Amino acid sequence: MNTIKPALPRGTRDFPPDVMVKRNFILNIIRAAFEKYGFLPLETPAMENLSVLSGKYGDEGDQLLFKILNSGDFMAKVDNDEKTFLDYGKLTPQISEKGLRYDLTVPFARYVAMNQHDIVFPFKRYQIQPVWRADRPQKGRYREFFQCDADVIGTDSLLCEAEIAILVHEVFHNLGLRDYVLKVNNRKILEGIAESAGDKKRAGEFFVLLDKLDKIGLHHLKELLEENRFHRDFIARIERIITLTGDHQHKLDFLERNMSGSEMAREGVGEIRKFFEYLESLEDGIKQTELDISLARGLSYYTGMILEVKATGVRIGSIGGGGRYDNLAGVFGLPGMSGVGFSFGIDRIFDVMEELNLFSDHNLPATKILITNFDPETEKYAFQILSKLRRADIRAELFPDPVKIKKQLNYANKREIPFVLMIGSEELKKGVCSLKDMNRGEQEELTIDALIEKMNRI
RNA sequence: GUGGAUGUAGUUCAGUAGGUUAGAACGCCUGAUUGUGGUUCAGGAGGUCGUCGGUUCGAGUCCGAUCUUCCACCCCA
Repeated sequence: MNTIKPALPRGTRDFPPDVMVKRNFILNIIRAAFEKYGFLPLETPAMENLSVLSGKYGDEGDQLLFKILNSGDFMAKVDNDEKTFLDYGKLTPQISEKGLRYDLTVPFARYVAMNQHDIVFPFKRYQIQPVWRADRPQKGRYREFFQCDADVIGTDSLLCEAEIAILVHEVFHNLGLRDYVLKVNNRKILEGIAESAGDKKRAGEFFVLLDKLDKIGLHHLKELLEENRFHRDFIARIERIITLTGDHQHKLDFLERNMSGSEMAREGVGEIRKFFEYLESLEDGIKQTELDISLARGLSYYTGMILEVKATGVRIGSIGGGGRYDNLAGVFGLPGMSGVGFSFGIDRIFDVMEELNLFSDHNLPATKILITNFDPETEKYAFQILSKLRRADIRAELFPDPVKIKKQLNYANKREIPFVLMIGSEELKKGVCSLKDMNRGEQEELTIDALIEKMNRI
């Protein structure tokens, strides 16, 4: 038989024990925060019908969907004509009807639409599951990664946005990750700007370009806008707005004075005002939260407030983001259901924390005591002691094979097990056990009860 | 999807202008120590040089394709 070279599909990873300990640390903090804020757990299948996924993420998104080949004789029903075989677009729907989920929000919308009569609204759910994108991997960019989503659907109250902002701060505080900024903006302002410039239809295109400001700088952004045939007046207007400095009050005042012509923009300004009012009503509420009028976010379904967390001082994309979408479940036959949500990117949070060395003391779950295995005669006695230790809630294990003691002690060393219990024929005869302290190198003879008492004391 | 870089023992890396049996460190295994580890000493195992093909008397080294990882673009968590 040929051996197969073990390998992973591109962009996917194993998570070894030491990594899992750290990932679980992050996950537990996020999950605890979600539950504290009243979100309920939900899971959906890894795969969805392509009809659910397609067309929700733009043309780019459709390309990045992993499609699942129909099972069985997938060629049986394919049109028997050459055009079908040569055209990817024609062939694909005939051989694939399912795909791996691309995010958690669309499956959530599907779930809400399907179960609308049983759900109590407003519905707050959290969901922590992997998603898949057929992207080209880089650092901080994987083809399989986890999203940790929390969404509220069935209310348009800005309290939800404010709560999300507070939740975000709580999570990063608990993680010990301080170098970040929560940027917020409102799509209505951006649309108002586009509208007032007479380019309302091109708003989406404008968002995508504007989102690059961070990366390419103002100068290149202006060039790009020009190349894309946006009016010179429009560009000048944009420049004035996105180069505004000062706090959110200052920026909002400016917008209000200059955007009064646009009902849309005024609404957006009002929403941001209210959002900040909520935060300001709390002590320390607006720390690390800033209004960034150039924040656009790519996803096409956002309609109101948008939020994004950027790690500062580490070269990596955003580590979380979200926003309000007015009509997400509409395509599934449930119109007028407004929702707002946020997603933590745990894989990137992990990378950032690793890079900033914030995982100093996260040890593997440690066994406290290892019982050596001398020979088949003492094995049963050892097995009974093992059971007693565990009944006393002491983390213990018995070495499964009667190999050399040197080897067993070595195992304890490598696993960083602090105590080893020697149980050989002498101990068996006396009905005791010898406890070795691996750090001090000392050894003492104890009764089982004395051992349990000692272990519980340590 | 487009362009660029990369790939040698388990790991990190050497490998000189194509030229015998591809090296080091760490790790691993065995022994010194047949019921006592972490140190030390002695010995040992482990490589189809990412994969496939080509040039050559001869390829780890040159060429092509392909895959992985990384970087830029696109997009995004």
